[in-house]
Amino acid sequence: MKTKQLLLIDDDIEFTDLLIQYLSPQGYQIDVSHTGVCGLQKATNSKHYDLILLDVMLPQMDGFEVLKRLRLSHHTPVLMLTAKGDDFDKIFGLEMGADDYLPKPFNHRELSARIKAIVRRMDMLPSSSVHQTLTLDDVVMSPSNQSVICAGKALELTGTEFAILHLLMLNHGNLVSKNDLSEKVLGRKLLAFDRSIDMHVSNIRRKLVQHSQPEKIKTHRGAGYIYMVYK
Amino acid sequence: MKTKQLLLIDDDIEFTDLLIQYLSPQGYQIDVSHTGVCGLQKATNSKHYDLILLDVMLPQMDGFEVLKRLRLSHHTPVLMLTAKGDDFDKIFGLEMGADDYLPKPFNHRELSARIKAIVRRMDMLPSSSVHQTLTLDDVVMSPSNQSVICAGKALELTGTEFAILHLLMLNHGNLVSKNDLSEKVLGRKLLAFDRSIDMHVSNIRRKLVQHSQPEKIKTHRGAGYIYMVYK
DNA sequence: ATACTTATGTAAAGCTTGTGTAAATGTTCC
DNA sequence: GGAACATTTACACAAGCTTTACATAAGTAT
Repeated sequence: MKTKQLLLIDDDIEFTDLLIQYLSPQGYQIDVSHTGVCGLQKATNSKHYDLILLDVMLPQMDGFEVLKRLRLSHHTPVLMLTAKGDDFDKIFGLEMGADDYLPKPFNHRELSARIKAIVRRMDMLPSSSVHQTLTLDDVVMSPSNQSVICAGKALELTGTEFAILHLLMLNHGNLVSKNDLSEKVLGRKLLAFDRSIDMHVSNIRRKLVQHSQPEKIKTHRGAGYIYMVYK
Repeated sequence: MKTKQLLLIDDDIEFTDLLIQYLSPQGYQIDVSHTGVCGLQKATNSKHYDLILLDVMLPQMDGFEVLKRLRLSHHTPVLMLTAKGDDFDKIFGLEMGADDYLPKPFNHRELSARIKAIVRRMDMLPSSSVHQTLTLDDVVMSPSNQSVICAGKALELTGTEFAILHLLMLNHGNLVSKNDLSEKVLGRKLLAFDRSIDMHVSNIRRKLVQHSQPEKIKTHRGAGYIYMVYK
């Protein structure tokens, strides 16, 4: 398993140093920010993080605000750490989109176990590899630069086509319902007589078939589509 | 979003009743088991659960053992609940594959928030890919990709055929009435002279028998069908 | 047993509905 | 305004669900 990338956002330097010392030997690569603004920027603008450890009590922009803004664009798992251990804060943090909430002071081994639990769960999801290039048979997909190469030839896909193919490829071998595609790619429920997804799939197929046989996207009537792998 | 299916495993009936009363209005459908053995069986052999709430202190088979055995075949998220709140237990539970661990007594709203956090995370992937497979003798059924493998060969089933076989296999060894099949699969009462179910069963049998003997779907004249298991 | 009745098995025909795709229409962003 | 893309419309087609029809098996009555 690849080294996991963590982002630690906490203004207490003594604490962050301690945590780095404790977690690094366990195989985590850890970046640190000491302010909310800086942490939010790292979380949204730089590389991909597997998990963010977020303190609530931060100067200027507090942890809740960081979480709120992060969730506008990112689904990165967040584990909140804070000295304020009252129930209201816990509930508030979780409701706002945190994955877990651990009050300080905590047992280091419990933190480690909770990090592992979240990372383990994320690894089970196909979307855990959302940012990595994905190769299936003769199709190579690179989310980082929105490019797809099929049998050596680059495909010209639109943004939506790319997103649909991406979701299908992430779930290769598994059925993806048209409703899931609509909700996750187009951001809306699938309405009756809505043919958008069909059209996009049709266009993707046309572009794929130009370079490679056989048909990779299989239809399951009344259910959805499956990206097939033959290896 | 569809109603979430929870499985609550706890021997304290007063507690489970309370929890059901609290969670049901929030849109959860909750099944209960009062023993570890029974809970494990429900979790592995019957329908799909979105989350399992698991007590540690159970007679005969304790929560850790249930979790261990569950994880041999299933990835269903597990939130452990227990009166034993010491760190060692928490860490042990999380290390064994639990997704979260909440010591009793807890604030109901915190439980609710933690359930939501786990469910929210699971919803980020297409709903289909978490479904469990169902294996009986030499037939493997995977709802996630709508495929059935019989004696190593993939079967081409239509959506309705798949739904009927699924219902029969879920209730293997038990009679399923034609009316139940009609209502649950076709969504309508069985009318006089309606032969649809018979036709679908006939088609399923034809496809199954090509690869494996003996007949797996047995008819009970005037009553319904039973999926037979010989092991 | 024998005849009668009723439920089931299944082939084939009929019918409904989802899907593929071209083309027209909207929408968004320079 | 125009380029690029998304969505809707329209229609042909095919998958697959249902009905029909008849043969057969199971149960019931005599």
